Amino acid sequence: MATIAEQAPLDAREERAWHSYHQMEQELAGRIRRRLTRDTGLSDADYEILRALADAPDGILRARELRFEVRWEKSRLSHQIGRMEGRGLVTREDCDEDSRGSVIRITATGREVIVAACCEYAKAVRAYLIDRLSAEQLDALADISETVLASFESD
Amino acid sequence: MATIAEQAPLDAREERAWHSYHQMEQELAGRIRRRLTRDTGLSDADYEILRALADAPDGILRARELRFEVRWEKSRLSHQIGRMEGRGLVTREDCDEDSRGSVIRITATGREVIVAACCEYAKAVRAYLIDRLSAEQLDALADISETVLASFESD
DNA sequence: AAAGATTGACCACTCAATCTTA
DNA sequence: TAAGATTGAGTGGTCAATCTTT
Repeated sequence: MATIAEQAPLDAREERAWHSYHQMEQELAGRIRRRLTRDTGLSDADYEILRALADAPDGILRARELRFEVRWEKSRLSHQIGRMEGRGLVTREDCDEDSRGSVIRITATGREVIVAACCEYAKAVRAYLIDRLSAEQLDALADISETVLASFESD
Repeated sequence: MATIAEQAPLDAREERAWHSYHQMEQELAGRIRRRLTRDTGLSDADYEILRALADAPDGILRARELRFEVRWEKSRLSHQIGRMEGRGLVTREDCDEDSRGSVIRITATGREVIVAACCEYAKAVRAYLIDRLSAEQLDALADISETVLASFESD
C-alpha cells in the first residue's frame, strides 16, 4: 500500500484504465482548446454555442432549445450569451410565443467566425486524436463512449 | 451539407467517434465533479493537489515537483495553493536548497480530507464509468488512452 | 407551484507581466 | 539569461436566490 490511490477500491486493471483515460482527456482537451483559442479567438464555450446556432434554421434558437442542444445549465448559458453579446457574436431578444423566454440569434460576424473555426477545430481533433489512433481503435472509442452515454440515459 | 459540422474535414466514422467521445467526456466529468463536491467539499483541483501531496514522502513537495506531478502551469498552481492555504488544507514555506523555490506541505486536516475523498472518488469512478463497461471495453479504453498519451510524448 | 431566464457572489483558470535568485 | 514563483486582470463556470410568466 504505497500510495493513497492504492487504498481505494479500484483494482489494478481498473486503476490503469481510469488513470490513463483521465490523463489523456486532460491533455487532449488542453491541446485542442489552446489551438482553437490561438487560431480563432474562440473559447470552447463560444464554439459550442455558435455551432449550435449556425446549425439552426435562420441561426435562431430559443434559449431553452439552445440549452438543450449544448446540455448546459440555465445560468451558464445566460452568462455566456451576455459575454458573447458584448463581443457582437450573438443577439438576444424577447420571445413572442412565451413572454418568459428569450431568443438567441447568431450575427453575421458570428457566422463568419464559426465557419472558419469549424475547420480549425476539425483539424485539431484530427491532429490530436484521430490521426493517432487506428480505425479499429476509433470505432472502439465510439462504442465505449456510446455505451457510457446510453447508460446515462436511464439515470 | 445540412450542418456546419458536415462541412468539416471529418468523415462519418471520425465524426461519430469524436462526437460520442466528447459528449461522454463532458457528462462523465460533470457527474464525478458534482458527486465529489457534494460528498467531500473538494473541487477536482483540490483533489489532485491533495492526492499528489499525500503520496509524497512526509506529505511535502516543492512547488516545482508538485507542478510536474499534476502537469499544471505555474500560475494555476500558485493561485490554487493560495486558496487551499486559506482553507487550512496545505501550508507554503520557503525552500532551503533553492531560495527561489517554495515548498508545499499537506496539513493534518488536508490528510484527513483526502483519505475520505479518495474512497468517494473511486466509488464515483466505478459507478459512472467502470461498472458501465465490460472488462474488454475497459482494457480497450486503457489501450486507446495510452496510445494517445504516448504519441503526445514526442510532441 | 413550476418553468424560463437572469443576477450576484464566489471559485477556477489563463495569460502576460513582474520579481527574485541561480 | 533562464528558472521558480507570484500577482492582477479578465474570462469562464457553479450555486443559490430572485423575478416573471404560465
